[in-house]
Parts: sequence; C-alpha cells; structure tokens
Amino acid sequence: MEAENEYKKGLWTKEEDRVLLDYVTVHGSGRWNRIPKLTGLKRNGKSCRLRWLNYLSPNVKRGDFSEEEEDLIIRLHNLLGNRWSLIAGRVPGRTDNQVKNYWNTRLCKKLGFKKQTPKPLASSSSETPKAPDSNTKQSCSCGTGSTVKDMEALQNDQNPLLDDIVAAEDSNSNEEIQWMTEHCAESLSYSDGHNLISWGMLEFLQGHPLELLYQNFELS
DNA sequence: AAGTCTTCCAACCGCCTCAGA
DNA sequence: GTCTGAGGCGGTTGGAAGACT
Repeated sequence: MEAENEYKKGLWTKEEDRVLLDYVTVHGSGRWNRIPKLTGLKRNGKSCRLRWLNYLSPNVKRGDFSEEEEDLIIRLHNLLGNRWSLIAGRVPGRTDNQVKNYWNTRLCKKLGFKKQTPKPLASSSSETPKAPDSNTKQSCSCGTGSTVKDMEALQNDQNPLLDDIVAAEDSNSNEEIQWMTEHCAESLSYSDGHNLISWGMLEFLQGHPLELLYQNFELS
C-alpha cells in the first residue's frame, strides 16, 4: 500500500515506452517489479509487463486481423471458449488481449452472439457470478467461463461444447471435426493436469478408445 | 461547426496459481 | 505446511477517435 499512489495510470507515453524498452533490452523481460526502482518509471510491475507483452514486444503483430486469423479464432473459440491465452497461443503474433478485444468487438457482433453464453455450464443459477450491468457497453460474454468448477464439470463429461461438436457432425461437418482434431489435440491438457476437454470428448474427437488416450497422455 | 453517439482498443482490476523462502 | 511475491488470466472499464446528426 505504501507507494501505490506513486504509480501512474492510463495511456503510456513514448518516453515511458522508451524507458521500458531500454530496460528489457538490457535486463530481458521478467522481474517487472524491479523496473520502477531501477528506471524511475512511475508504473507498477504489472503495468510494465502488460505494456511489453501487448504492445512493445517485437513478437506482437499490429494491424487488422486477416481472414485466416479470424477463421482460426472462431474455430478455436468454438472449441475452447473464452480461454484467450490458449487461443492467442495458436494465432501467431497476436496477444490474448488482442484476440479478446477482436472477439468482443467484432466477431461477437458478426456472428450474432448475444450476451448469453451459447451453452451454460452445469452450474446452478445461484452460483453464477454477478451479471455485469446489462446497460453497460458490449460485454457479451460469449463462450464459456473458465473456472476450476468448469474444469471439474468438463472432466465429468459435462462439457457443453460436446453438443456443438455433435451438432456439427449432424450437419455433415466432418471437416470441422477433423480440423479440431488436427489443430487442438495438443491444447487439451494443462500443465497442472487439468483437462480442457473431457476425456470423453477427446475420445470422440480422436476416434480412439479412452484407454489409448490415457496412455498417450500419461494420465495417472 | 458543434454536439452527441458509437466503436474499438489499451489498460486496469481482481483473482488465481506457482515457486521460492 | 505456511507465507509471500511474481506472473498469468479473463472480465471490465476509460477514453481517443471516428461517425453521425
């Protein structure tokens, strides 16, 4: 709480960018909380990290999204929900913030999503997080949330996305299934052992018996 | 030209996980 | 096992800029 008020907020100036850039050039990225002390920058570590990752990093691609990128995002969102960092990880040069913004401002509208999720997760309404002010601007929470509870639900084969996959198959979208299998299989597990997709769904996607998948992913 | 509205994106917030002490 | 700081994530907000009246 001590020096919290000393930190500046809001848009970054070119001079601040230059200082941050200099720091990263010399020290590399990381240890963000040292930056204010070492450089005199009036920004907290988190803000520095965000600025670097979302804007200053040479890996960040600027400009409009291509049709290929858009298509990729739509497909990945259909499969993964609002897991922006995972989605961004598969869209070269784009950050999770960019993907999230693009989805919320363009794709949501384009695809005709409303404020409701396509398929609510298996949670009682009393447990759902407080709904955002309905009259605030476009906060269309498309897709699914990503809480531990969600993960548990997914692991219990309650994955609502499965319905979408089945629907896709029903409409002769085997290409869609194939695409998901090819592009997303390695995204299906977290380092901590949580699975993004239920094993049942994975079986469905891969067309392999569960036993085989358990072996392949070294599930304990 | 001036005021108002809308869009879009950068940035913030709060919560969570993880690693090290 | 507990505490603490750093980093990561998704949801949300603020405000600049353009569109509209």
